[in-house]
Amino acid sequence: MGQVVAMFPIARSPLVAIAQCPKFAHMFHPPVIMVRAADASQPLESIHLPRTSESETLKRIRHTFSHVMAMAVQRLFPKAQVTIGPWIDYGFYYDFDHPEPFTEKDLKAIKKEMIKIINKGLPVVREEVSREEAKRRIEALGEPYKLEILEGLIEPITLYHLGDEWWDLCAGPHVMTTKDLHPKAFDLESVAGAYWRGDSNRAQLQRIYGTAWETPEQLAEYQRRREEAKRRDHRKLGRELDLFVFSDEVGPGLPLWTPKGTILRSTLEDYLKKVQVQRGYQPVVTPHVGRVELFKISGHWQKYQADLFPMMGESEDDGFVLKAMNCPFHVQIYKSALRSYRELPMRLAEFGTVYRYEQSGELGGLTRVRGFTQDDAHLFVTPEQLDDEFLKVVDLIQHVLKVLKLDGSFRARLSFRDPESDKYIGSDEAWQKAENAIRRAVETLGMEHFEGIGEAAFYGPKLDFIVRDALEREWQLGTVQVDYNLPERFQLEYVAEDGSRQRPIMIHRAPFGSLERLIGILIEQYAGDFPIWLAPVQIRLLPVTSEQLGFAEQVATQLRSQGVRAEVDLSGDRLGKLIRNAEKSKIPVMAVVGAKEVEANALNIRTRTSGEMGSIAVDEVVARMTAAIATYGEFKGTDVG
RNA sequence: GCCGAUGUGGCUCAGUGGUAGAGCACUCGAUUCGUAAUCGAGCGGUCGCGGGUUCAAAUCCCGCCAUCGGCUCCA
Repeated sequence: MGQVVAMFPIARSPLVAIAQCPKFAHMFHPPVIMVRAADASQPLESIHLPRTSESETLKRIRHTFSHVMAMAVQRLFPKAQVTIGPWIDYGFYYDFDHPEPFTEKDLKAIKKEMIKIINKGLPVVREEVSREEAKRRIEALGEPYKLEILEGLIEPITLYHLGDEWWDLCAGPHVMTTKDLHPKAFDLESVAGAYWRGDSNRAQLQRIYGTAWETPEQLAEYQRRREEAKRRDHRKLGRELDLFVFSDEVGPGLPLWTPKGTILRSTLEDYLKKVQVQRGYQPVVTPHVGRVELFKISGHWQKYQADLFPMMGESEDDGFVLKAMNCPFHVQIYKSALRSYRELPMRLAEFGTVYRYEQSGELGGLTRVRGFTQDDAHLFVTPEQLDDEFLKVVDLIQHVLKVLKLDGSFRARLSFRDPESDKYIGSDEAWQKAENAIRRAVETLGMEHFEGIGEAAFYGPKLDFIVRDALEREWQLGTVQVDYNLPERFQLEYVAEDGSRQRPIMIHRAPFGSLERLIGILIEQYAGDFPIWLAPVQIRLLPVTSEQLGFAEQVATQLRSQGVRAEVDLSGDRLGKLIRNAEKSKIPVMAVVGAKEVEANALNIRTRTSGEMGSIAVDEVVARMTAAIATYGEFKGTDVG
């Protein structure tokens, strides 16, 4: 970053002289850092689509596009007030205050107007002004939002002009002229509501999203990948592969798990339960409902009452609520006896289903639901054990992510409290200790991470594991939280070696986070092609004619007896159709059974990953299937005849 | 919760004021077939729900519900 690379023209223009116009040279912003334009001749698959942060050129291009869009909007809609318009990962947006909603048609007109502006080749000129001068000019325009922006700016205050017609308060940088923007390498994507300053108490503006690239080829590839991403959307695949459904009759955000989806769920659960037993966790089970009082002590009631399903009962004193978290229940198990330091660390684990009345606008597929299952555990530890236990939890999460092949696609976030906010409980000292513990762990592991200020839970800081879905939206999966506050609130104790009563520290942790969300993400990561150990149907037997049905049933029974999820296609269709259906259902292993196979007590194997593998003895297939399942691997083997 | 768009058989979609359509799926029949769709017939929808306008509403208007794209929120 920051280094000036080979001077190749951006976009179409041949060589653009940096200071084209000596007269205004001093007003031009720093030279555009030019990079090699993408080679149109290279195959689409290899076209790299950089995020804005990767490319100085794209920063300028996308940012200037947002200005050009704002100018176009104000030309077409004089009532529109402009606010802010930054670049984003793959494009830009601009927020407008406008009395009428922008429509699809408006977007087309705006795009046309933008092309006009680009083709005019307006110079982009930077001007430094005093605060007073900026204020004077904004007032002349009558743009109250700009005035508010100005108040927050630090010197020097700079304006960017597009020709002599339009300007915006902006720190830049930009390209030098609108000719540096390619009129066929951008598109306007959508219009959406967005609150001014991100504050839901303030005006709601209209945000227009656009995408912009150096070349039309990149734009085409970007759009192609968006389409591809839609094909792997878990909501679409969930229906196609018959994994889960939603029902208006049951209610929004309440998934119903079909038999195939339930296999996914329970396989994941069984896997994690096994790993947790190996690591000294003790399974517990707690009810779905509990007294309001419990949540008052924890602080959740005061904090999240509006997000709980309504209370059952006459008053808060004898009322019950559906649980929205498991911690207060696990705490009660801890409290059910006087604990000795010898019992610690105590690791109580439960696949606990919780219910949260999420805002209606938040619901979507499996990533945000109102009823979901946490792979929750609470660890009660002494201060001396804290660091070690935290590291062990992180190791567990990393192990799990690796088996699920999600390692390499997550980002680790240190989620700390916002010192400006008063939504947290507990002493500064407790918070400091907890934050330090998390920092120590991340340092010890040398884990790459970023910090999220204001992302902490109200009772403690977190280390979160964040992944992207097919459409590049980020979701929190796993989490580890250090908590000094709930032990205090619930008056937890243990008897120390010296006989004194001490307070344990709690670690809240969930490697999957929510089973529902994890499965949604996995569907998209795998595009529905689950590894064999997770696949709802692991092998389907395809009889060439009805003559082979009996043999196929017999082999399926043998496979099932060894724990393999096998089924026989009974449809009576021709082989081509059977293959097609199995492929569409993304069944990892297909076994063609014809007269030759019955004769040889063999199966003709075809896998989704390797295609036809030839005829393999039945016993051998059973062995390879069970091996693939046991090792979380694939169906392996050399082709046999 | 807010802004906007969308809602037609199980699925994907056509139909914009005048008697609800197609493909796939499903059922039945014929075909016994070797690596991504055999042929034919049949079944299936109070057009999201509730009001209104009209001689007449899937189609126009209003309200609600749900979904989608964002914003806000996310223990």
